Amino acid sequence: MAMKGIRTTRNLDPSLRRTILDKRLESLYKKAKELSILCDIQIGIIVFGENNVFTWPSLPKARNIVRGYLTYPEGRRLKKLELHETYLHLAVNVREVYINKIEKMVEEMEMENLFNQLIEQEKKFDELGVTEIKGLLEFFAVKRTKLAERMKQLKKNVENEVSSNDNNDGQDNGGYH
Amino acid sequence: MAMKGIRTTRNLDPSLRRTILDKRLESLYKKAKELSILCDIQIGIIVFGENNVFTWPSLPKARNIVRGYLTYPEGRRLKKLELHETYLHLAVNVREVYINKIEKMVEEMEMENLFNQLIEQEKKFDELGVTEIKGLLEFFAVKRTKLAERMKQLKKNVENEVSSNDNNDGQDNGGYH
DNA sequence: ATTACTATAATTAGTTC
DNA sequence: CGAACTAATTATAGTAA
Repeated sequence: MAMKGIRTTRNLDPSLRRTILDKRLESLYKKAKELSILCDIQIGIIVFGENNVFTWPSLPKARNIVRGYLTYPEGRRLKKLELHETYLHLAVNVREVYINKIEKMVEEMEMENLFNQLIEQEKKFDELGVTEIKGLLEFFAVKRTKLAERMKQLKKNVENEVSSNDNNDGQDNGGYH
Repeated sequence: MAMKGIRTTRNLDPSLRRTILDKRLESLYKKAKELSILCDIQIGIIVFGENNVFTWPSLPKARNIVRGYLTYPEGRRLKKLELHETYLHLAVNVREVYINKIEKMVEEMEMENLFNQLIEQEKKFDELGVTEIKGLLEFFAVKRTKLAERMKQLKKNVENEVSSNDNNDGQDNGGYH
């Protein structure tokens, strides 16, 4: 294809750039919607721009998409036992940071509520303000670093649980659904 | 506007539908890429179709997008104290579901690792298989229901912490950064 | 700043090879 | 199958109101 007719960034003043962006974005949404109807698929488009645009035209259908995928439980037990053992063998004292964790948890809860609104109540992304968008992005990004702390937290509790029932290793229970 | 020339689902056999989808999707990606260069923005496109396509052409730049937003720490403390108090006043016994929580946590950890790869190592979404895509979608969706449980979990620990220092309510410490 | 128009350019469904 | 072609449709930058 080789992008023959692409008009790269020229002498675009912000006003003209904004005009072009609006017109082309409208066309892009139109094409996406058209294609989603024609081929019976779901298409979402996200735009991060100078004005913090964040658009997902087909979001109202996102709930159904996600829930549809949730009906397929396959392929989620790859490294379960391995990680399980790693978890149980950790021995790090994290008691002194409980309060700090709660502070962060509460922050996260705000974004969780927002995400919940988006999924459950079909709130439009277009209705979100810049602050909410930033928070939501962080909500997703911060997941990368939070789980390790939480596993340390849970680990200590499990060790207590195990020590009070030390004839039970607590690993091969059938409680997994 | 009114979608004048839209070609809605006609007598499309799956083969033709697939052909049309490929051609149009290629055009859609091309337009999105062109526009992202022209207007200096980031555009992501997600397609959920019969073959579980999941494409985000501009993902390699997603890392920079997310991190850029993370430099703006404003507007994340809206309901903090309110939720904090709610948290501290919960009194639910969740000791008996620790092991079950760990099972779920480990599952989540797999998706966390995958998400980590995507963000940190710029793994292409195009390289993901269907199983990984499903898992990743669940990873996002499942956040809606997991935090409540975790807060109960943490709450109990905090209560222990507070009861050992009952002249300190543990709420207005300055440990928040 | 938006709207309408338009000449030019790009997309695309159908078709052929 | 896929790849090249093409007539008809659609997108779009510029322009003007």
